[in-house]
Amino acid sequence: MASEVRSRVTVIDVARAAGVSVATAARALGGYGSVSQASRRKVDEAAARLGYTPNMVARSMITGSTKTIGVIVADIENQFFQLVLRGVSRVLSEAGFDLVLANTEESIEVERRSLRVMTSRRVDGLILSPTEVADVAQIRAVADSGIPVVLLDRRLRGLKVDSVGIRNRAASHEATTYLLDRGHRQIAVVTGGGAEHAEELRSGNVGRLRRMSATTLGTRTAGYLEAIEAAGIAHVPDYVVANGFRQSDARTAARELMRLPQPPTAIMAFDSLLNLGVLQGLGDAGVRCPDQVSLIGFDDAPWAEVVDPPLTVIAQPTEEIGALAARQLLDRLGGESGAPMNHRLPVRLIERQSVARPPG
Amino acid sequence: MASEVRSRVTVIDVARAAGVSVATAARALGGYGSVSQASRRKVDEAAARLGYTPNMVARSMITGSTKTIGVIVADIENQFFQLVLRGVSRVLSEAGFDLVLANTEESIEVERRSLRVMTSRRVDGLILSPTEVADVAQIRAVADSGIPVVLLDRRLRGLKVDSVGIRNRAASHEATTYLLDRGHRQIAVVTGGGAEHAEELRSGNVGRLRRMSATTLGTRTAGYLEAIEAAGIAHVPDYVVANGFRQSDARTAARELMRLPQPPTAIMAFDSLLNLGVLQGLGDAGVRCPDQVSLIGFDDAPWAEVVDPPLTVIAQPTEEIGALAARQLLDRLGGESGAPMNHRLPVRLIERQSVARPPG
DNA sequence: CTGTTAGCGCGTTCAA
DNA sequence: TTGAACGCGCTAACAG
Repeated sequence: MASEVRSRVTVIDVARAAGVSVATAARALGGYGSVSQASRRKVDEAAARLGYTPNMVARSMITGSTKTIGVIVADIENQFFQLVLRGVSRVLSEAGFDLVLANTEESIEVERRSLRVMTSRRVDGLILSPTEVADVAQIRAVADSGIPVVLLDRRLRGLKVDSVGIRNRAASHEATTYLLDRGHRQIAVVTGGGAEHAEELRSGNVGRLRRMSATTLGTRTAGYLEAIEAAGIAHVPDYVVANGFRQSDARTAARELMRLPQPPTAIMAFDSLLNLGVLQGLGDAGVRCPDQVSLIGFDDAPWAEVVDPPLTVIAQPTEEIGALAARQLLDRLGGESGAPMNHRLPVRLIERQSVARPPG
Repeated sequence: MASEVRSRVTVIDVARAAGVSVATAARALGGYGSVSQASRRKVDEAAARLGYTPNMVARSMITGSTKTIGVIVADIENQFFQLVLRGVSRVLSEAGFDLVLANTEESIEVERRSLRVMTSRRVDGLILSPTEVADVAQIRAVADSGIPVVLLDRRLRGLKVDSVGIRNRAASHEATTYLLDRGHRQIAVVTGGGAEHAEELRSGNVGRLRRMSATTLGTRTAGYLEAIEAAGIAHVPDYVVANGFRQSDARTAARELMRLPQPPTAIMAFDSLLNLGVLQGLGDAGVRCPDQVSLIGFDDAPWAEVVDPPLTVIAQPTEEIGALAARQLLDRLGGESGAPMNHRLPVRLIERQSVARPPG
């Protein structure tokens, strides 16, 4: 039978029990100012006896710092964000910060709400992977209010804040070139974007793509386009799929690609869940990978080596992205005040067995 | 050039600008008490004009509630916890609570620290997946101090708090029986436990296993033992591996199992990363699954269907576990005061192709 | 419906 | 080195 101690013990209680003033007790407990050995001992003893726990809420109230960082991710279920989160969590906790987590599930409404929540919670800083249609003005308002913001994975046009990610255009260019070098001429991409981006993505207009607010999708698709055009291949709108970011969406996408009059001989997918979906879709369609169709995907995963066939991927240094974002944020909190940094970390193309020369 | 608005606007400012008292402004802004239409409009207008954001810290200070729930997981990188987190996050955010996350990486020290942090942050409730060697007294102290605690996945002997998970012993019993039914007599388990549990786990002493503080490992191993003993099979200590929970540990484990004078014909692994590791280890050892060795694992994963061979697994309703834990916590916060609930959710054995009859 | 006032728990003056 | 007193921004209690 637990006797619920609803009224918690305060510095005042400890002070009284130790026979010193509140100020002295607070100094001993909070580890600031100067306290004599004797007082410190009395206070510590009393605190232990009464079961005192400092009240961060009250402390934040007066110091103005909550020692928390807000982290807003687009989708916890995405491998990429899980690893990012791990990196973030590791460096923040080492620095004595805690982490308030929000998951937007790619909804702009939830993102707006989360941003408000983080502000009212007075987080000291914010790490954010904005949805594709982020409310730039709102984010800018947060940053302008003095809360350092670091963008994850995606950059936002017109928003001058730090960001950490990869060189998306170069990465997809590299992947596409890899396929071209092996003789592929019909290359499709499964972008994961939603219907609202389909038209833009399929337009084949590089300039427009690079101006999309959704920089990850836009720039990756741009890199792909530039590569095939440099190889003298015409853009086929049907080869650019934007029907959703779930595994099942990619699965459907792959099946439909294979039903095209002129099906692709290679497919590129933009994240690890999509890779998986495409692989399944190919299976459904009864086509063998890589004999009939090659596949290259973004993001390495623990299972990428074990699937059939083992997947050739563009690996992002995911955990490091998170760690770097956190470090960048801590730097800003430490007073660093230069121009916004856009950290672009290197990717690595890992060759396994999902890419072969096209049949025939 | 952002003009950093370091001094934020307060209720007082809004009140002044709206020409009403602080109380009225606070009532309008906080949405409590009663305010006339006219005042409300004036206040809202002033708040918008000044860019007022409520200060949750101050609010918590006086209401005594932070509207946050602490979530302490053993390992973010584990599939299981990611999905749990998603479930938790979904129901909490619907209820207007936010989530302070801590990742212990299976370290008891970090767990202790996290617990202190959560208390001093005055979280309204706590969802915790304790490490294998949890400090029960400390957790009890938290619960006794009036913060509802819900245990995830694992139960702790002697700790009377709510918990949500599966019937671990029954689940591994079921999996083992499934293997026995197909004719296997040499069945190994890769538990994921560390060296500190190896002796206990390998002891073959069911009573002792069920008394382990690490109930997940202990009870799962107990279920396995009971099943093989019921089938008249003697316990082989070498068939119980506890060399770590990383993918590479499982990989090593599988390789070593296959080097045994009498290698197993079937292996059971206790989580999805271990499944993967075992599969790789079998590949390293040059043995084909399921022709030469069968594999059954805990936890379904998006990729389980796509690996070679597709994995037969015991699937936990992971996201639902998280959701239920959150709901249980909200119930307690709502005043529910019955005896501790031990929710055990049903598992599902998903047959795919990694189990076959033993060779010969 | 509105305003006044006290105080949540702690860090921070300032004087002793 | 110590103590008394103020105030962070807000809500609750009470009077009007």
